[in-house]
Formats: sequence, C-alpha cells, structure tokens
Amino acid sequence: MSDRRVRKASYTIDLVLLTAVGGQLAVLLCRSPEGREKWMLPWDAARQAETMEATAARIAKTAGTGEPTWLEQVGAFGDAKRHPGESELSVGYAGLIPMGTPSPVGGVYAWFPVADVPQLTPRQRLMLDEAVKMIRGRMDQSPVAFRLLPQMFTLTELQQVYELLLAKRLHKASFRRALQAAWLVEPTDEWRSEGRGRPAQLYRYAPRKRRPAQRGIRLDLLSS
Amino acid sequence: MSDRRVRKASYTIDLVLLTAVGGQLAVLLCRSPEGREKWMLPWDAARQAETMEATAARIAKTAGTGEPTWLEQVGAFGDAKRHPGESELSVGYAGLIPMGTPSPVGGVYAWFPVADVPQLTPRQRLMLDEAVKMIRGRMDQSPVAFRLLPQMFTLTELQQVYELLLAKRLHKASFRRALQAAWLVEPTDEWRSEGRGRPAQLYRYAPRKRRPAQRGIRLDLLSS
DNA sequence: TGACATTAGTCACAGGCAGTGACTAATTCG
DNA sequence: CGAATTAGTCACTGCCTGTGACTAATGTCA
Repeated sequence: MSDRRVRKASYTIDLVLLTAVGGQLAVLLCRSPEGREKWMLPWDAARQAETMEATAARIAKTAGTGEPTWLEQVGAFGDAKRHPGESELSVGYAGLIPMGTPSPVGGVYAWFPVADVPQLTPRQRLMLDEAVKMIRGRMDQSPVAFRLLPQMFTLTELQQVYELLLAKRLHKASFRRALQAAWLVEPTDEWRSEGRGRPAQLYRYAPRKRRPAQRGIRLDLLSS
Repeated sequence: MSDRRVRKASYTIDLVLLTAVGGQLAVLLCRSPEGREKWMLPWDAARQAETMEATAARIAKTAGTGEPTWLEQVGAFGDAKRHPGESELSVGYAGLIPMGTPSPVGGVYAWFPVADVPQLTPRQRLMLDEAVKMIRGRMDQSPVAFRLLPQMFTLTELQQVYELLLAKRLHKASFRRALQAAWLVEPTDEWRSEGRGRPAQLYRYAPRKRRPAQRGIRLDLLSS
C-alpha cells in the first residue's frame, strides 16, 4: 500500500489477519484513504523480488501485530469485483495472531469481530469469508487452534478456542479425552490462578508421533 | 493459449484435469509448442470479460474432454517459478472428468498417470501436486468421488474410487454401512453383469438431507 | 473460621459406531 | 452339475463418544 498511488499494480496481496478477542474471532482492518470511516483489509502490490508469502508477512509487520504464527494462501480473487486498489486480481492470505497480543496503536489499524465488520469492497468481503471458512475447515488437519493461543495456555482456554472455531459447545471430559489420545500437548510445571476457583495447570503445544490412526471412512460429513 | 504469442498475459489460468484410468489417477497434458515430446498443463491467458472459472471451463472444452463435473480453484502460483507462458502469475484450477469418458483424439492431448508424469515446469509441477492434494483432502467434504464416476455406477466401482483417492484398501461391509448411513446414493432398477460372478445393482448419486451428524471432535487427525 | 460458590480435573457407565470374518446369492465357465 | 467368481448381508466384538456425577483446590463472605 506504500506505493499504491505511484504505479498501478498488476495484482495485489491482501491479508486477512485473525485473532480471538473477547470470545469472538476478529479481523484486522486498516483505515482507507478514501474516508475516515472507511475500512479495508491491509494489502500491497506484489513485488517481483519477493515471494507472495513474504509480501503477506511484510504487510503484517507493517500493521504492527507481530509476525503471524500461521500463514496460508486463501486463493486468487478477480472476476470484476471491486477492490480498494482497483487491481485486476488479488491474492488473499490468511494469518493468525495469538490472542492477548497487544493491539496496534495509532488508530490506523483495529480489530473487528468477524460477525460485525464494516462494509468492504465485494472482493475483500469475499476474501474475508473464504479465509474464515478456510481456518474453520483446517482445524482437523492443522494445529491452527494452537496458533491463536500464547505458548502456554490452560486446557479450558484451548477448549474455548475450539468452541469458538467450531461454533459449538464441547463437553469437557470428551474434549480432554480426545486431546490425550492425540498426544498434542504436554503439561508444564506452572499453574495459573484466575481469581476464584481452583488454579489451572498450564500446557504447551508439543505434538508427538503416534500410530497412523486414520480409522474409518467418514462419508457422513459430505455437505450434500 | 490461443493467443499466447500475440500479447503477453498479465496472468494465466492453468488447468489440472483429473480422471481415473486403469485404477490410477490421471492428468490431462497437452503437447508443448517447444518440442514434440514436451508436455504441459493446458492453460490460457486470463481475459477481462470472463471469470476465471469460465476461462478454466473453456480450456477444458478446447481440450475436448467434455465439461468437467467439478471445478475448483487450487490457488495462485508465482514466486519466480518458471511457466510455459513466462507469465508472472498463474491461477490453477482442478477439474474432474468422469472415468470412461472417451479419450481426446489428435495426439495433442493425452492422459498421464499422476505417478508417472513427464517433466513439467516447476510451477506447473507444483500446481499438479497441490491439485491432487486438494482433491484427496476434499473427499470428506465434497462428493468428488462421485464426480469421477458416470451417473450410474456399482457400489464396487464407488469403493474402488474411494480406495484410489485414499490410497488404501477398504472393507466392503464397512464401506457400505457408512454409505447407507450417509444417505448419499439410491439404487436404480438396473443391473450390470461384468462377465463372471453375480450381477451388480447400479446406483446413482442422490444425497438426502439428514441429521447434522457432526458428532465428536477429531483431534487425532492433526498431521504432525 | 467454616460454609458456599466457583473453577479445574477425573471417572465410569451406556450406547453407538467401526473392524472383521463368515455367510448367502447369482452368475459364468468347464 | 459343480467350481469359481463376484455381489451383497449379517452378526459379533471391541473401541470410541456422550454424559452426568464425582473429587480437588481456591476465593468469598457471614
């Protein structure tokens, strides 16, 4: 975005940075130069000397959220939908920022709950929706939930992230049983007291090798 | 590709058409103008007046395989990897063609088993791998297996497609039990005799609404 | 100081689903 | 007609999952 008025980009890299704030998924938006109360996804023109992923990482760095703990391409979006840079094509990237990271200051960037986002251009709106869909769909295959948490976390916090992404309540005992079977976390020596109630032990993400599992076909997930 | 020598494309649409041939996944390649024994994924420059998906469909039509029964974007590929059109960026699409569709004639296009593909440019090789990975990963969420079959098929054929995509043997009784629970197919009145052995009933894909299912978290699928 | 509220963490039972092998059915081939 | 071959089903067993109730450890307040 630094030079979007200097040369017309052949295509842009747009970034959907997500985090968890107050029990909700939130996306980082940036004030648009077109109007004080207009917002947009952060973006920049692609550069030849830089991979697309590097461009996305640089945009995140500029936004001041720290480096994303996870970054993946969402796809290419064109097809006559408008874009803040009027570019022909935009490549969207989704990134995750651990919850609790200090908010960017200065008023140029801000987090918005994904359920309540101001108006975006159609193309960016589509990218946001696809990014959220991708994160939710990737939960079973990638440790995305852990990328939304700090290095150490309680099992209740982990469960809350899963509930947030799955948009459904989970039973505590079931969740922990599945977690134990998957060998994904290991306990630390530390405990955290959250005011009232028994203190919770802190865990860290530490996946271990295990049997190929892979039991059973799941034909019942087809979205018909 | 029709005009790749006329104007330099700002970006291209590349197509990974897949089908099942002889118990293997196969991809459609096109002879490269650079040499008689050079092959490439079919592609064309993007056009402003056309959506990317429409471009992909048109490329498939040109190749003479009939319209793909499924089409989805794989992603955008750039990053200095070479491409037959020397384009800066390529958007890859994956498409499925039902098995048994007559092969394209003329010698310009041909099916190659994905396990034994001639050399491609690095970018196209990457697109092919990602497309195959995507198809395999999408099996649980989309009826891609049915898109590789003709409209009517036997349950044994369906199971073979699943085994092909999952790269693993399935137990007949388990497979059919899961299939029944998912309400995905319905029997027709027709039967097919494949030479020796009892004739098999033909089924068609006919998904029905069913309970949200969605039972249980599966943390044991995380890939590491 | 002791009962209560609150949160963490575990257990055990019941029901359902999946892996498995064996069974029956219908056809071709010799 | 019997053997071989492929389709299709059944029933048993063991594992996994949903569930509620239980214990543990802390803060709060009378």
